[in-house]
Amino acid sequence: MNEIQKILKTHQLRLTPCREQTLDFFLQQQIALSHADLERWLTAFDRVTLYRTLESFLEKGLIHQVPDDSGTTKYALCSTHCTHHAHHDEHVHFQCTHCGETRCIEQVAIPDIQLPQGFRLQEAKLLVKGICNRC
Amino acid sequence: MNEIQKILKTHQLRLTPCREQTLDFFLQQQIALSHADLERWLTAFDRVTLYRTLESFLEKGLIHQVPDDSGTTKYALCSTHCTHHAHHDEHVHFQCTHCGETRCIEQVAIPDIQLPQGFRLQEAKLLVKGICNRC
DNA sequence: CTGTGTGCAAAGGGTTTGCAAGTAC
DNA sequence: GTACTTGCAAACCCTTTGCACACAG
Repeated sequence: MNEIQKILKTHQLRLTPCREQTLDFFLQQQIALSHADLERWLTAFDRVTLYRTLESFLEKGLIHQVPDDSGTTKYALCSTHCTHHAHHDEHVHFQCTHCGETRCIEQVAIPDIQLPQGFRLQEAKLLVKGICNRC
Repeated sequence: MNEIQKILKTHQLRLTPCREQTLDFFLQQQIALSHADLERWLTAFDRVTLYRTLESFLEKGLIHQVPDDSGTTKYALCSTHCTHHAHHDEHVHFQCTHCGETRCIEQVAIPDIQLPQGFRLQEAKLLVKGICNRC
């Protein structure tokens, strides 16, 4: 059983060609991907199957949604030890205005936020736009 | 010329019933609104006209897009002195997980973010989810 | 064998576009 | 009068759903 298959198994996902290739693609790219991105590269599979693959990955805590104001939803791999019940994606997401790529910056945590009286914080998502280190 | 008409004029927008009522609605609500929200309340106007009204408001710096992971885009009034060229929406957006409303919290600025070497920050958007002061 | 995943077709939303008629200035 | 705005219809996405067949465990 290879690395990819191990990851799927760890997340209680059955091994299918679509899932293996999708996960492989995420591992190779290391950037946030939309359904359209997958569709462009994994042409062997049906559009609908890719939607359902993303859905099952999301549900099992393999990927998380990435904020992005392009309109379409993007997804990125969770750090190694995320599960459905304990997500740890409290990091910055950086969207390059030049190349358009969005990636997680795990090293940078979201700073503490002091909300006004009466507000209770549950979750914070931070999207930073700018020029990435490759552009 | 009333207050609403003055604001439209300031932003170089022609005075039309649709624009006046849309702006009025934003002023009354003081929360982020989606196209669907407008459509529900401003029934006198065509769906398409409302899209174009939002588009022109956005272009002229009267409203800004609000991050929101509900899928549909929401908009909120800019602070008084925003223009197309100088946007000042570097504040927190708070989405209540109970009532579902999203509002700008102008008092809370986005904290400084230290990005890794090679990244240049242009803009940051912060979405905070939790329970608002009314729920 | 059983439950899950897949492909296809179709339906369902939200958003955009083209064009003719109407309106602001 | 001229340029912009509106309404209507249709097109165009993206996403979800239903169902029969195929496959993983």
